[in-house]
Amino acid sequence: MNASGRVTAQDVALLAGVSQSAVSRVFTPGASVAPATAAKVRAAAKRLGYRPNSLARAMITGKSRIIGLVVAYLDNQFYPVAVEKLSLVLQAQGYHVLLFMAANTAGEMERLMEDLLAYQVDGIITASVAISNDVTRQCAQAGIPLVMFNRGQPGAGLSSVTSANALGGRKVAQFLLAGGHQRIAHISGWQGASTGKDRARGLIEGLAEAGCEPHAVIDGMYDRETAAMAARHLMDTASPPDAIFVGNDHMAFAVMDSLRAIGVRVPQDVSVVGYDDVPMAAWGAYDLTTVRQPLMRMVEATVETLLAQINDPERAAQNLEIDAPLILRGSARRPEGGDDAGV
Amino acid sequence: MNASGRVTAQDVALLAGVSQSAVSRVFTPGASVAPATAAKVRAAAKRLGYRPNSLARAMITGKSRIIGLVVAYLDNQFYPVAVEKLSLVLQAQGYHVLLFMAANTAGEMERLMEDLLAYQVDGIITASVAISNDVTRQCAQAGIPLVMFNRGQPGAGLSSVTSANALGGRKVAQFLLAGGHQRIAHISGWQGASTGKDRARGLIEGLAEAGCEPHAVIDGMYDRETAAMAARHLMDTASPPDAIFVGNDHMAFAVMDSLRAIGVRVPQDVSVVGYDDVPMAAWGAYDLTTVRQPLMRMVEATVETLLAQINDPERAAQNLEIDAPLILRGSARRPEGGDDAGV
DNA sequence: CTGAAAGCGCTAACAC
DNA sequence: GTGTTAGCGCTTTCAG
Repeated sequence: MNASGRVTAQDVALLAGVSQSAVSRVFTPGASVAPATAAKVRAAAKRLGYRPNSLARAMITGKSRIIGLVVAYLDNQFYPVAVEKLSLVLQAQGYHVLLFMAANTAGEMERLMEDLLAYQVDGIITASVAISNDVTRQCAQAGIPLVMFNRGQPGAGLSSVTSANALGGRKVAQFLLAGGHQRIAHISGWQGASTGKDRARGLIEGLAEAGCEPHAVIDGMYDRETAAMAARHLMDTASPPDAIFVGNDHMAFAVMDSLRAIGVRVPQDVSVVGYDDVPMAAWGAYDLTTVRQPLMRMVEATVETLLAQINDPERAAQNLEIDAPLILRGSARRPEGGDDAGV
Repeated sequence: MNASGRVTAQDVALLAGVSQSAVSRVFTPGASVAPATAAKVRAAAKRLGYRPNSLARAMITGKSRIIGLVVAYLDNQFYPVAVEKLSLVLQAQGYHVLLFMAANTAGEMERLMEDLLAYQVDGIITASVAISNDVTRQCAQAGIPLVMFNRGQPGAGLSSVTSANALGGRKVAQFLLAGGHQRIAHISGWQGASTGKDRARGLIEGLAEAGCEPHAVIDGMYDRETAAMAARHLMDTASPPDAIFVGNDHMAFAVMDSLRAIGVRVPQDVSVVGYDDVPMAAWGAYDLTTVRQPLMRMVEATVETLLAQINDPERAAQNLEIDAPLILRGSARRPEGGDDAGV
């Protein structure tokens, strides 16, 4: 045992009466050791409380088994749950998660890349974070695979996993139209993000197919306060909307709160539809009709894509879109005689 | 540059025409280098895109600057926000967070300790996780400081940071009594956790001081469904409570949902008080009167305690309790003519 | 102030 | 199978 109280393979080797490499082999999955040797070593290791030093191993192998997970904000419930699932799936695969909280700006991301690279992460997952071209270049140069979760970046040459956002928006359009809504407004997700843009585009295209146009489109910036203000603003006109599609659940809750605060009934006066289907959407207070992002499938696809790229650096980037069903609840009037199940 | 495309200090040294140790010194905060040398080295480093390898540095120094953060579940909003703040504060101090999601069981924690130790973390923060004696022994043996966030463990000899839970419960008792409530029930936090026990004890003691007893106490297990069932159960008797103190906000939301679902009005028929003051408590749909855990102060205290222990291994464990004010909102009837502000 | 040399704890050839 | 040997990329004495 060295000065710091840490037990080394050497200590175990001494006690077990074998070489230090023998000890290493016992703790290296695919190595060949005589059962008897392994037993001796394990016994000695147990007695000493030995544990291989992952950092030392990482230096040699060039694989740290650490994944950098970069997240912007955790107040939208979708992300904590995503972080939880991503961690769990990664842990199950023997990886570990180095967590980075980032402001959603290119400069901040830049700064984080320094640390990410310094810790020799095997791969990076970004959740709802903007990636500058500089960053992608740095990653490519360092040969570190990166997958964007819930954010696309057309033309960046980076892998991404999202739900089928445009299609989701289209489903909402069709559903609201079928429900007899005439004035469908959209408080959109941030138009600087692919998710916000795609959902808005889907809605608009869906309406257009029926010869309609959105009653109004306001950028809610994925921010509660902005969305609430937008809702008040929409209702404060001569012809208020009879339905509002909100760019994500997080904002939809704020919209419902602010509608109720001014005496507007949901869904009798205005139907509200969200996007994400976070757990809270099912709670009694909101009972929100929303487009479900299939979290586990997205998480699994993200991890799969990342690990595939780690194991085969030549692998091309891929952009996956996962189908997102509409979940019918009580916040939006449904088509008469319509199906009760999700679309 | 070695085969893997990684740039080493050696490469920089060559290009700068200095020794490798000179390069090291340039990137080691407290080392003495001639300005001219430093300039040459930095230029070369920049040109090559060099970044010191934290893992190699960690091996030498015995300090990884990694903190293991162990969290149980992220569905109670209190924890994601805590994780966010903890990460931010730790990042600001030059530390990095290795995130572990754990089932809240001793066995699981055991398994995680393996990984924690293997990665040579400098310290550990657990958020609402039960720690077995085995684990504390392992930590002590490995000399790794550990601070429990939002969980106490009397007699474990471990540091912890919590809010003043018992006092919080007492405040609720006094507030509800002052509001004229006669039958005060408690759907408690999990009685296997210090937080749940202390808040319940505080309430009961607070009532006792006024010569009262709780109308009923049911363990809500920090679980939405359990809490909702408890609420329905409480109301389904000849003399239902006129106030319910719920062990945390997460359960309180479920309680309010289930009360409303059976036509019970909050606060006209029953007052509801929570604990935590998660962001959602302020949202219109719940407008929950609750005891605020001062998150930032708890986070800062946690990080401070941990870093103090890292820097001075001899330092004794400390158990901090941070005062938690009662925040008055609309879910509970207030004392007549009472103060509008928090207590 | 700077370079040479000795490792941190481990894995990966390489002989035996 | 197993021990020996050579490093992974870096920090840190130790001379100069």
